[in-house]
Amino acid sequence: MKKAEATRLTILQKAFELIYVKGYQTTSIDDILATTQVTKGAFYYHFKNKDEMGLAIINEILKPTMAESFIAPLQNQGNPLVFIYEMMNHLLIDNPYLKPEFGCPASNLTQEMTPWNVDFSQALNELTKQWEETLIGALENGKLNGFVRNDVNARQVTLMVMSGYWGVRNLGKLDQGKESYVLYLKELKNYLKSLN
Amino acid sequence: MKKAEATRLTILQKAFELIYVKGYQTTSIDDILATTQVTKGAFYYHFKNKDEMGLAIINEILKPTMAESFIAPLQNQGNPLVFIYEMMNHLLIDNPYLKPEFGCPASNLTQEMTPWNVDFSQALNELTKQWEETLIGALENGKLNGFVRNDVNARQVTLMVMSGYWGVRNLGKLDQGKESYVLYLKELKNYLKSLN
DNA sequence: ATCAAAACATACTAATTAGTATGTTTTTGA
DNA sequence: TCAAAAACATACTAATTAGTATGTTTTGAT
Repeated sequence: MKKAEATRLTILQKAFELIYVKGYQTTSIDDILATTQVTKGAFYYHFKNKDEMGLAIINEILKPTMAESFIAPLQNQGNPLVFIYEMMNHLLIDNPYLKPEFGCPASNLTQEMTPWNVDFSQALNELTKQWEETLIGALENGKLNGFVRNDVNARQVTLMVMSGYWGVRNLGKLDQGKESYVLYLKELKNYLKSLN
Repeated sequence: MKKAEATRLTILQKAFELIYVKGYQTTSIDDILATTQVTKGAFYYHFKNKDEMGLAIINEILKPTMAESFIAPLQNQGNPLVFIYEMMNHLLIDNPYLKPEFGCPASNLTQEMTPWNVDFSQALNELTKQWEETLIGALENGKLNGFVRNDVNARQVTLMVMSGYWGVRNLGKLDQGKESYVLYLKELKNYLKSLN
């Protein structure tokens, strides 16, 4: 990789971590410069302004990461109800990068930036729609293969699952550890069981 | 009411609205002064600093409002599954003060202030615990009265319901209207039906 | 090797922010 | 009524912020 590209990527990655922990508005450019050891001149060479960097984070960091975590596990054949549960369990319990006290990066950004920042709103909307359609597809597939009852509304179930995830990620910020996650997952299992 | 008390209350109410719409950090004290027509001297006579005002908003505006919206409807006897659905329907569809594009005040504040602001975290935790315990109580009552299956775990269901609400309030910020709310409510009804 | 463009570095600016200092006016209790 | 306290008003400060102006250094193609 070219050196300049490496600089740009460092900025995106470190800024993403800072924003995940502190929030977008409260992460200053000086914060980012301090942790990356990049100078202001370099920063503004790579990005027109802070928002352009923020959008690059969504499109070049968040989107691929989510595609890997949320989309890939559902492309397999097999019982989508099982895959959905395992995906959630992995995200909430196993994933070492997502800490309960900091919530979910995409959910945090959505809460902070919508509806005022139109560009962020649109980018985040694409992100969630991508996840939504994948879940719906997996559930429809599950209906065809007999894993899911035929009267189940895939879009409704998807919204229930996604809402539950974002919600428990936010509720979980209030307690010390993963208690809320554990309780949520147990009930998610019951709910998913009721769909076949 | 004393004039001074009225000034204080005006600040709390208008600031609450501004914070709901714009967020806590991005609502400046000058914003609040401009919309309330209160001067800086008056503001700092009533509040030591911005955070003290924020905490007063939680304890004196949010808490009573939530007690009215979330707690009261569940104190009745009768089928808690029905009451929960109607509460959600009322909050998401009927309530004229809560706009999809601005989400849920308590959820927004939780996302923005935790874990860094300890005082806010604690106040918001009390708020949600209050709601949680009320929901659990209503469900346990429903079990005793035969409205809810006995093998249902009230705390788990409560977490599912609360997570779903906060989650869909955040997801809903991304679309124009209440489509997500409608879909969520339909599936919530199915889910609640599976509990009796 | 050279030179132009790319990449980076440093010092500055203008706006915004929470909070303070120091007043004046209004209310209240004896 | 009248003084003291409560309530409010205004001007200021110091820090932080995103962004700019103006450089120097590095890179890569010829």
